[in-house]
Amino acid sequence: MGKCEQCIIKQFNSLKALTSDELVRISKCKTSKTIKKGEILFEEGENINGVYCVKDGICKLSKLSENGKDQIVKMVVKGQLIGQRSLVTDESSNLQATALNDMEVCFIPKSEIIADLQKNANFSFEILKEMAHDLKEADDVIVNMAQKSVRQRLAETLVYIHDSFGTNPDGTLSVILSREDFANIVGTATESAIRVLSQFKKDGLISTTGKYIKIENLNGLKFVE
Amino acid sequence: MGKCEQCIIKQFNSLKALTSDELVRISKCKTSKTIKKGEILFEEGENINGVYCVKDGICKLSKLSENGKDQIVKMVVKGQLIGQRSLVTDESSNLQATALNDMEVCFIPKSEIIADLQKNANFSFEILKEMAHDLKEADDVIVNMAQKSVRQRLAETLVYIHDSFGTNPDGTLSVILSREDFANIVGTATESAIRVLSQFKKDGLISTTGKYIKIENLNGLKFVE
DNA sequence: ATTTTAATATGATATATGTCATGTTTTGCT
DNA sequence: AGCAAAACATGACATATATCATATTAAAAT
Repeated sequence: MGKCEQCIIKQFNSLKALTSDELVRISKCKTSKTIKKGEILFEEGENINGVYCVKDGICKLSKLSENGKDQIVKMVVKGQLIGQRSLVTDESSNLQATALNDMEVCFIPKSEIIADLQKNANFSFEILKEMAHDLKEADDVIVNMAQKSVRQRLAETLVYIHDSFGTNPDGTLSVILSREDFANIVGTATESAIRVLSQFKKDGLISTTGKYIKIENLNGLKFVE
Repeated sequence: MGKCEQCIIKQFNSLKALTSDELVRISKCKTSKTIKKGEILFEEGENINGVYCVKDGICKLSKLSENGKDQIVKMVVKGQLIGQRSLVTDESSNLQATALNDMEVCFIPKSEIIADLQKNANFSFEILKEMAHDLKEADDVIVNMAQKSVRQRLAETLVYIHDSFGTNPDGTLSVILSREDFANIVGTATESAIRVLSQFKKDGLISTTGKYIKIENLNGLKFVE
């Protein structure tokens, strides 16, 4: 099992603000976990009581709606933390985390890290910054959901995935999602997501090979009406 | 001008975690402001560089969409803080704040309070808690926007206003909104909001006298299909 | 008090999206 | 490799919501 103080992943999240001493201590109590594609890291309503540091892979954070659909609220990739909220409340999780591909994560129990939040102002400031950023992103999602068409939202989702999570050497999006996942990000019926993607294909905005999607006209997607 | 150390409003927000010394210092540099109904506290893109403590009144936080509509993302009432995000980033505001009725606010400059965020762990923990709460609420809004009908969202908005902001002695909702505001909360056309409210009236779920709305059947609204 | 302006209301119609049905392709399994 | 189960695709139709037009009422201005 790797040591936190030597782990480069922490450079991408708030844990970089911890001192070497703090890292050594955390390293001793952290647990590593492998989650296979499709498996659930934690469920809605579960008490997670700690943070997960994503060493590899991607997962979706979703919330079950009353109509039975599983709305995807956020996607988390390598380098990011999950569960910061659990550090400051005793409430159970409002979201479910599901692996979109094979993942490697480290779990740091709340009991071990909560003291650092009190002692290390740099650390809590970093967490604060991350939350502020998430909050701004959430505001943007709300506006998009409220004011844009399914077509526009889906186009933006493709652009977002392209810009945030990158592409494979052949230019296909590195994050592979089912049409149902796309529908659950955009907040539409699976059939509608399928139809819109087909239309994008006909319009030459994207091309597909199986589940692989390649953006052929990034600028076109950005200006979809 | 009142003194922060004696102000009871702070009990309702993170400022309660400041020490008396810190409050005395902040009291000296804070400025009080009166904002009339309809006036703008700050605009999208403005550098606010501080937090507003709402002593009285209510305001809406909104974001302009590309289609020209002004999506309301959150409402803030007496007791709450606005602009916590500005404490942790140098970015300009992503939202506009507009008074829904006459307001009294105190402005505390970032330069004065930023040091307390470093020194007083209780204070930064409180801010962290508030942000975590806002984040959870934002997640819920996203799911509602994505998965519920205009009718359901409008019903929930009425219940939310009732439960969170209360009623006047005669039972009418204490927050007065135009139909356009309702439309901009729910993310729909003004005409649609008007139609749905008219239908609620016909169904006996609400009654109206001018702009005053009274909820006649709270439980009915909660289970609108 | 009267005029002007803004807000509310409602009808008619267009359009986007949801739903249900059915067929095809891909994926996973033994 | 062959079969079963998902995932994807597409048509037909239903429905919610947007848009445009036009009254009506309430609020603001002179």
